[in-house]
Amino acid sequence: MELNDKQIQILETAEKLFSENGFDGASVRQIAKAAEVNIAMISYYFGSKEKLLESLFLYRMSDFKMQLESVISKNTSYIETLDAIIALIVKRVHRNRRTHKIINFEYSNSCRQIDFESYLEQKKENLKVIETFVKNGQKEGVFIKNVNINLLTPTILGTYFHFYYNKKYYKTLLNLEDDNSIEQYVHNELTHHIQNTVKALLTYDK
Amino acid sequence: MELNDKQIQILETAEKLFSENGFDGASVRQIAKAAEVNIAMISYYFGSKEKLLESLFLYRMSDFKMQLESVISKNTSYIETLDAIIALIVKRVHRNRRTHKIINFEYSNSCRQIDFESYLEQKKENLKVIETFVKNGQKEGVFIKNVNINLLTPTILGTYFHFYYNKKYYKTLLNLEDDNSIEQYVHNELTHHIQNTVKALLTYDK
DNA sequence: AATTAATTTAAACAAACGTTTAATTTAAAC
DNA sequence: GTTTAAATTAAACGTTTGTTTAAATTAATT
Repeated sequence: MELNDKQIQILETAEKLFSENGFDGASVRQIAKAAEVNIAMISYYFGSKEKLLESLFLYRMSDFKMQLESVISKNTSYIETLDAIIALIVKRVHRNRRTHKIINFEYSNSCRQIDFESYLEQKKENLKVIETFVKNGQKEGVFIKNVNINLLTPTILGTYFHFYYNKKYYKTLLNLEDDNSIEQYVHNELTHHIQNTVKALLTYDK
Repeated sequence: MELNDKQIQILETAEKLFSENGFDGASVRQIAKAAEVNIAMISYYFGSKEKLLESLFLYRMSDFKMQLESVISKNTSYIETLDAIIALIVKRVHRNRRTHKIINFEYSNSCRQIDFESYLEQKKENLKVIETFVKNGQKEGVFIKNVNINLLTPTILGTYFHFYYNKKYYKTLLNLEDDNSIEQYVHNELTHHIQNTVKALLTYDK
């Protein structure tokens, strides 16, 4: 699917408003006005409000596998590669946080008829890469064996999203005044914390 | 604020529908019908839809501090107490997961005028208890010093909520057919994983 | 039993919702 | 330059939204 400039403009405006106000909270009129297009253009290009959301998923959730494989192929030590994988995941999820928020919310319930295939596909690839990586590390004796690999992703992404969902709270707690210092904190302290967490979990022998 | 049976009935129905369909996705008519009361009763008892939500927060977010202090006062070893604290937090957050979902979503943005004080109060108490507990453990030499205490809660709650938000996905991944086996998994594997994670993080010397 | 207060109801309110229409403007192809 | 296709528009479609009203019913008080 090739998108022209106006379609992209609509998608990115919709992403912002869906994530801020929810799928039901953001109206088609509101999106059209913010994107500076006529209301009818949304039906014209995407068909419906729901299909607009699906187009957003496709727009945001592609090309993840390639990035991951590029990091793995660097062939440094297991610990260094682990750090790099987590830094990549946090960076990507932070960039796409708005779409992830919509998905987190809509996927966890929704009597709606929305196609989440592109998201689930990425989740499976994510898990597969981490699984084979950890199992190789376990064979080499770098990582311990007593760990639930399926729950590593919840720990990595969950930590990030709890921080993001409570940004206002952590802003005052950590004295992060402007948006720039939040960016800094995410890419330094928060990323390091998640790296430490996973490294600890994979090397700690209770 | 004392609530009668009908008010509680409305609150718990609203909790279910808000968490399933979002604050905007769940209509007052839908809530009234599901709670088997007349539409006007909601305005009559709570004033407005937004105030209904605030009443729900108060209804769900009380008496947390007491439970935590009770666990701490047991006075077992640091590791055992840590396990107990995390088991309590997971249990509580799992019981109130629907309200937490609404909060996660609405608090992270909302141009709306909603009062989150009862939630923030609990968050601060949560942090304070964990902070003094960990610092005591550090003084005793049980826990390492190189850890970001502010980010422990994101790791604990975030792991749980990422699992919850992707329940459908983990249901198929982990072969958890019925709701009962999910309950089991949360209180066993998931809780253990979070306990291991925090213990590892607090004792792992990189 | 009479009176006051609290509860419950159906109906109505204006406003906003997602989508469609049919007419008009712009761009592309010949 | 004419014709065909694509893009854009304002207006209207029928529903649904949260809230209010004023009347009717039930419960509590005197």
